[in-house]
Amino acid sequence: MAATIKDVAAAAGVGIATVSRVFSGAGAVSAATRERVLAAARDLDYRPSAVGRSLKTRRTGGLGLAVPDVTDPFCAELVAGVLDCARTLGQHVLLDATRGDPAREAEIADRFAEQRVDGVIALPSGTGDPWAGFVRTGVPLVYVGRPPSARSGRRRSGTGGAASGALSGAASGAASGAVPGEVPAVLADDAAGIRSAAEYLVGLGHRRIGFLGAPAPGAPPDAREDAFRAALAALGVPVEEDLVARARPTRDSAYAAAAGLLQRRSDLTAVLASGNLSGEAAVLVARELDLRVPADLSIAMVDDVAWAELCDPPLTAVARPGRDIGYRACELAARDTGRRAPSGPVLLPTDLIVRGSCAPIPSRRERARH
Amino acid sequence: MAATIKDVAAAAGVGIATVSRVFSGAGAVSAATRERVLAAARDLDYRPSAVGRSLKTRRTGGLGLAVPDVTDPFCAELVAGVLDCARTLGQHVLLDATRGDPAREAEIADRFAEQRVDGVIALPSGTGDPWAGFVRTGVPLVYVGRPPSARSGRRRSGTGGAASGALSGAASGAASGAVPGEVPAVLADDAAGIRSAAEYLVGLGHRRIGFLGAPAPGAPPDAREDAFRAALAALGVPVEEDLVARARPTRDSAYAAAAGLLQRRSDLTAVLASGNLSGEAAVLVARELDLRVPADLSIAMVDDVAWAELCDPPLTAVARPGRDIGYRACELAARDTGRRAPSGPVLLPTDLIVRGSCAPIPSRRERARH
DNA sequence: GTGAAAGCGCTAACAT
DNA sequence: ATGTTAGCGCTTTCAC
Repeated sequence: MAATIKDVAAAAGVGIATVSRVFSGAGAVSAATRERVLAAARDLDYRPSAVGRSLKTRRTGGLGLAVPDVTDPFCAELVAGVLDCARTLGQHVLLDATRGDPAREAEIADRFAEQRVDGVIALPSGTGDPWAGFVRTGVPLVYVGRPPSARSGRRRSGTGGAASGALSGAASGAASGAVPGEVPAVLADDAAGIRSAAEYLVGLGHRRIGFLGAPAPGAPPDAREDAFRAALAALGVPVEEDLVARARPTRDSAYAAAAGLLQRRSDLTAVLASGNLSGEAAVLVARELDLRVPADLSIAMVDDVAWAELCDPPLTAVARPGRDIGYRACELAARDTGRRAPSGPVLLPTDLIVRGSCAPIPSRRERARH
Repeated sequence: MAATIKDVAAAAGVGIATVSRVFSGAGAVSAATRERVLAAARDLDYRPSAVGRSLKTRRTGGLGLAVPDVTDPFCAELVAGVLDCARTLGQHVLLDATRGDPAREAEIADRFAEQRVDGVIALPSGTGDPWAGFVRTGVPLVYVGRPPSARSGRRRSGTGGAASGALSGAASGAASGAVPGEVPAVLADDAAGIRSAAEYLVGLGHRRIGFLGAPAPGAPPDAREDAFRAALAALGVPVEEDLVARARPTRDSAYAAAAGLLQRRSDLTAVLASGNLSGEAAVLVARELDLRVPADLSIAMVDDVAWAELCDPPLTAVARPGRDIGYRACELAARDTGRRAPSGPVLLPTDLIVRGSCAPIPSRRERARH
């Protein structure tokens, strides 16, 4: 259907090599011939086929990008950042959503591998590491958003599986798990972000501060939770165990966790939500419980999403530079295969945006609950 | 670097065709050989190259998706829908952001064409139509989110341009602009959505209702604005010209438009925002102007984003099924090249979500403005 | 400056 | 059931 280089060559009365030269810019072509080729191409509506070229050059010009959920504001910003950068680099991007599901993550990784993307950017779900395979292949891999989980589950998925997908996790026997340290990562400095929020809250006089976390219940406490405990400890504020609530990354789960926390600890004077879903939940639950913000309860959250400012009162939030993270990660993922990546993870600063949702420790008068 | 089909064939002591059969599922292979092949493949960490296969089969398994801004909640939902569907279809998706810029749109279309995507889904910016080229090529094209603009700008971009990009808009001379009607589209029934909101507002007694539109100032009124006028007219409510404000799709522009409208028409009792950016602006400006919602001003908006519920009061909104739109569009874009698409655009229903931001027409007592 | 030819990794006849 | 062969559209020596 579509015209090929041969058609153009024939139409222009030249060899295919000449047509190639005209379009790839390489080599020298006389102005006259170039014009004839261009004209012929125009007539035929010719566009060089990337797949033909890729086969020869071994570069597809594509970058693989996998995030848990494109609908999440942080992820969306990140994607936008990658897109921005990719554009300047002349790369395109294959996007997919992992939903935080390791199985899906593995499928996506496989797909990216098959498609021979030039680089991969992944926001890993934290269980196992379907992405590590790329470092063996020499495909630049960059983690974003969160550090590659230190304690990777190292599950071998169905060694005796069916024909399709039989290769997932293949060859992971001997040369398995690449040293985590050698995979570059671009992250927000979450610990610092959490710390700034904690310090702010403690500075307002709060002592009983709840934490709404994101990882699956039962999972090892994630980095944010650790950071929260560390920050409070450093400030001399004891962290009681039931002050932290964990939820899966869904609205329902976040709501349940928030409701649970706020009800079992009615003495809380503040909560720190570790993500926008938790933040939403906190606001909603507080409203449901007739807690006035910030008079009865101060709320701060990680992720400065658009609605933070629209809330009443506007929500104090820790802004993570999602766009920058995506942009920087893309630069690394698109780097020449030879070049070495930065040794440690790139930590981008967060920013505490103080709005109206936190107040000095409240008088404990009437806290109507239910 | 990566193992090829030949390596595997050699390692397994079989012909390359056999390896191909094992991996493509086609043809019959004895269990014994299959195992040997699989084992060899595993050892070599072999993954069939999509680029080799695509060259032969003339299908890349990729779909092109272009939206103005992945960061916009509606677009994000749409993207998520496409991703969902593509996954079930075994396709991957190339995503890019147009920013509503026709030039960028054209570049993206070119890229998709070069990459030989199997189908294209585009949320067109409305000026010109860089996408029409695909119908000539026989690549399934589907518009989403808004109807392809009837009055296409038909600009020919730099006919005598440099070598690179010289073919943008090429061959558009004779067989140009495909009949718009033959390009399938999946859209929200915006007109009905606007109408439902307008009827709701009028039903509450409102007569002076402002409209916050999205298209560039000076551009022909877009479908939503038309729908707004039509809806009010049908209800016997006159639409004064300066009741509608137009803005570019940016926060600043939306804010300026909202501020302008609310200030010049302090007699407004309600506003209908045509998108989430306008809605944000309306809320912010109302707050700035010390207008109580809904006592002094009722607000309704198109797009039921997450924050609508978090607002105080929660915002009444017209929900558009972004996810479904994406899903349906993907089905159409991935259809076999032969099959005919639906004749008319697919119109998906909207849903008026009544919350607390609209009230019966207010007493006109004290409306403190600046 | 330009053309001929070899091959990139794969699939699909066609043989066997 | 399996191997051989001919391309798919392109880039790239290597001649001329």
